[in-house]
Amino acid sequence: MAVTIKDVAREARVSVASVSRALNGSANVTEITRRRIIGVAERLRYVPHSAARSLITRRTQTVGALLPDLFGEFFSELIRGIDLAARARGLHLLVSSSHGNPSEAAAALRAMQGRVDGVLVMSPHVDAAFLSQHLSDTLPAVLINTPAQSSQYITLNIDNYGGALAMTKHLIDSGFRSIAFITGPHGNFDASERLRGFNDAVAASEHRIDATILPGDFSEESGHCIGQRLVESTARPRAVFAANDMMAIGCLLALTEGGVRVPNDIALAGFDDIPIARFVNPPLTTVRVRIADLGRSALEQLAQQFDASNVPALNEQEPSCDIVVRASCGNRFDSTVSSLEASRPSARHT
Amino acid sequence: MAVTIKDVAREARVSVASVSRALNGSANVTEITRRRIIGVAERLRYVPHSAARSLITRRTQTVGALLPDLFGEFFSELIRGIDLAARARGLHLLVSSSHGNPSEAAAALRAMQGRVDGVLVMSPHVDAAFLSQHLSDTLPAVLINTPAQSSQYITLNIDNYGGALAMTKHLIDSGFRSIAFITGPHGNFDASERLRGFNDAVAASEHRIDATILPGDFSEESGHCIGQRLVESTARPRAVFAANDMMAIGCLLALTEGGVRVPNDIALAGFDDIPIARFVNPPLTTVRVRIADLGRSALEQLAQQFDASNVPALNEQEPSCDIVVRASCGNRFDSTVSSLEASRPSARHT
DNA sequence: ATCGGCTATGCAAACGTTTACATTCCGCCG
DNA sequence: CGGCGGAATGTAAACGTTTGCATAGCCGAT
Repeated sequence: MAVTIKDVAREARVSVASVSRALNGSANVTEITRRRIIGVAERLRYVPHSAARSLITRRTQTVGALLPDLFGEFFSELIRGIDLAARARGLHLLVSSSHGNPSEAAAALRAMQGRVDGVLVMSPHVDAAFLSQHLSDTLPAVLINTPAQSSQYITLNIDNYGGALAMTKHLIDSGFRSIAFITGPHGNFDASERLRGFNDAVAASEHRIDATILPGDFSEESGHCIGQRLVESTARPRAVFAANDMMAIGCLLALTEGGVRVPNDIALAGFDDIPIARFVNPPLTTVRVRIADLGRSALEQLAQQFDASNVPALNEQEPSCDIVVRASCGNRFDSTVSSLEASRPSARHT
Repeated sequence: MAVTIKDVAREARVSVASVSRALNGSANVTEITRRRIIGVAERLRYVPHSAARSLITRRTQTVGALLPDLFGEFFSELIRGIDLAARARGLHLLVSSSHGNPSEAAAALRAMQGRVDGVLVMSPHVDAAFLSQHLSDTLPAVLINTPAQSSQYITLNIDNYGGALAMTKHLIDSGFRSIAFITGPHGNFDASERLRGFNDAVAASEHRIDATILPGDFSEESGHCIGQRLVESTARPRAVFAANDMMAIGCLLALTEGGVRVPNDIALAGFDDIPIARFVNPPLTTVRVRIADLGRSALEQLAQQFDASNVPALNEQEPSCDIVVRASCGNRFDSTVSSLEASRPSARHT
C-alpha cells in the first residue's frame, strides 16, 4: 500500500510526471523509458491510489445502483446484467439495496453522491419530486421501472402494459372466457400497468369476457390465499392471470392442495418468468422479462451519458416482454408465442 | 458538486478546519458555531468529497465483495445479508461477480485494491497461492466457502460436512437402507465436503447401507439426467440425496415425468434450501444454509478487523446448517429436525 | 491586577495523483 | 555554425479534505 508514484519515479530515475504519462499510455514518452517505468511499476506492485486520482480527475470509474428490497431472483439477475456491462467498460459497481422506507433510500442516494459517476435507480415508488430533491442534477442517472416521468433522466421501463395485454389476449384466444386477474400492491407502478394491460385486452376483445379483479400484493402468500378462496368458490373462473409469478405459484399450490387441477380445471399464468416458474408442477405460463438485459441496457445508457456528456435524444425506452407458454395453461410444450419488437420508444399513449 | 468545504467556511465566516471539526462531530467547537456551520452546510447542500477525504484518512468506508458467477438465489441472499450489515455500519458495498476464469477474478481483485478497506472473497476454487499473489497482505479479508486454509485471513465456511452428515443420518434413521448420493462438480470445495459427510455417515451407521455415488455437477440438467437413469433402472435406491437443491429438483422432475413417485417410490433430499425448494411438488427436504446470515456475519468479521486492526483470535468459523424435512422424503409437514450450534470453531478433525 | 491554563479557532502541511507549463536536449535547416 | 523547433522530460500547482500545531481569547485563582 505504501508504494506510491514517487517510489516508482525514484526507482526508475524519472519524474513522477513521466511515470503518470507512461502508465496512462499518454503521449510523449519514449518507448524505452516507458518500458523501464512499467517494469519498475510491476516489480514494485504499484497500484495507483484511486482516491488521489479521482480527486483530480473528478471521475470515480464507479456507478451506483440503488435498489429496493426486492424479490431475490429478479434482483440477482438484474445485478448480474449490470455487473457484466460494467466490467466490460471497466467500471466498478456500488450497490445499495433493501431500503424499507423512502428516507432510507434518500440517505443511500445522498451517500452515493460523489462516490459515483452516475447512478442507476430502481424503485417502483420513486417519483419525480423525490428525485429532484435527493439527486444532484449534475449526476447522470438512469431510472429503471419507475413511475417518475422525468424529462431530465433516461427512464427504462419494461413493457408491463404490453406484456399483460399480450398474455390476456393469448388467454382469450385460447378460448377462456372467464378470467380472473390477481393484482399487485396498490400504488406500485409495475402492478398498475399490468392491470391496465389486462383491462384493455378484455375491453378490446370481440368476445364477451367475464373478468374478475382479485387484489393481491405480489407476495406468494397473497396468491396462496386467493387460491384457497378459488378452491371453495362455486363459480370459478376458467383462467387466472396473476400480476407476478410468485402469486401465481402461491395460487397454484393452493389449487393443487385443494384438488383443483391446473390446467384442466383452471388455467394459470404469471408475469416475470423467474427461474422458479419452469420448475413448478405444472410449469408456469408467464410473461418473460429479460432482466439481465434490462440491467445491461440500463448501465450502457448511463455509461454513454458520461462518456460523451451528451443529453440523450431518446429518454424513455421500453424493453419488450415475451409470452412463454408452458403447461399451466394447457399447452403441452414450452414455446414462445409472441415476441414484440426488441426495444422501441413508448408510443402507446398517442 | 462545486460546493466545497471552503464555500461553507466562507459562508459561515470560519476556517475550513472548524467546518471539518463541526461536521465530523469532533471536539472543541462551540455549540453555537457548530450549529451555524451545520446550517450553512445544509443550506448549501454540501457533501464532502469522499475521494479527498479518503486520500488523507486512508479509509474508503467501502468493502468489496468478490463473487463467482453463481446460482441466482444464493447470490442474492448473500448480497442482501452483506448489504444489510454494511449499511448498519455505514459502509458502502462494491460488488464484482461473474468471473469465469481465475485471471478475471485476479484482475477484479487487483482493481479493487485501494478502493476498499477490506474485501470479502467467495470462491470455491480459490486457493492460498492465488490469494497471496493477488491480495495485498495489508488488506483485511474474509474468505467465504473457500478451500484455502490460510492462517492469515479469517475464513467462514458453512458446515457442509456437518449438514450432509446430519441429513444422511436422518435418511438412515427414517429407515432407508439403499441411498444414492449425487455429487457436485469435481474439485469444488463445497461439493467434496458434502460427499465426505455422506460417506462418513454411511460408514458410521450401525446398519448395513447400500450406498451409491452418482456424479453430478450442481446443475439442474445433471440432476435431470440422473433422474432419467433412475427411472429406467431396475435396482433403484430407496432414497436419493443430491449435493445441492438444483440437482435434486432436476432429478425430481425426471422422476415425476417417468412416473416414479416421490416420496413413495424414492425419497429425495437436497442441500441449500433455496427458495424454490419449498415450491416444488412435493416440497423438498433439504439442508438449510442461512445464506443471508453468512453474508452478514462475514461482513461483521471484516468490519471488526479494521475497526480495531486486531488480528482475530479465531480465524476459522463454520456457521451451522439445519435439516428441513418436507414432503419429498416422506414426512407430511415441514419441520426442523436438527439444529447444530449456532457458530463454533471447527473441531471435527480432532 | 496579573498570570496560568484551558478552550475555541485559525494556519498550513500533507495525502497521491494529473497536467499545464517550463525546461532541456537533440537534430536539422538556414 | 548558430539558432530554432519539436519531442522528451521535469517542476509545481491543484484537487478537497483532515489534523498537528500555533495562537488568541477567556476565566479563575493567587
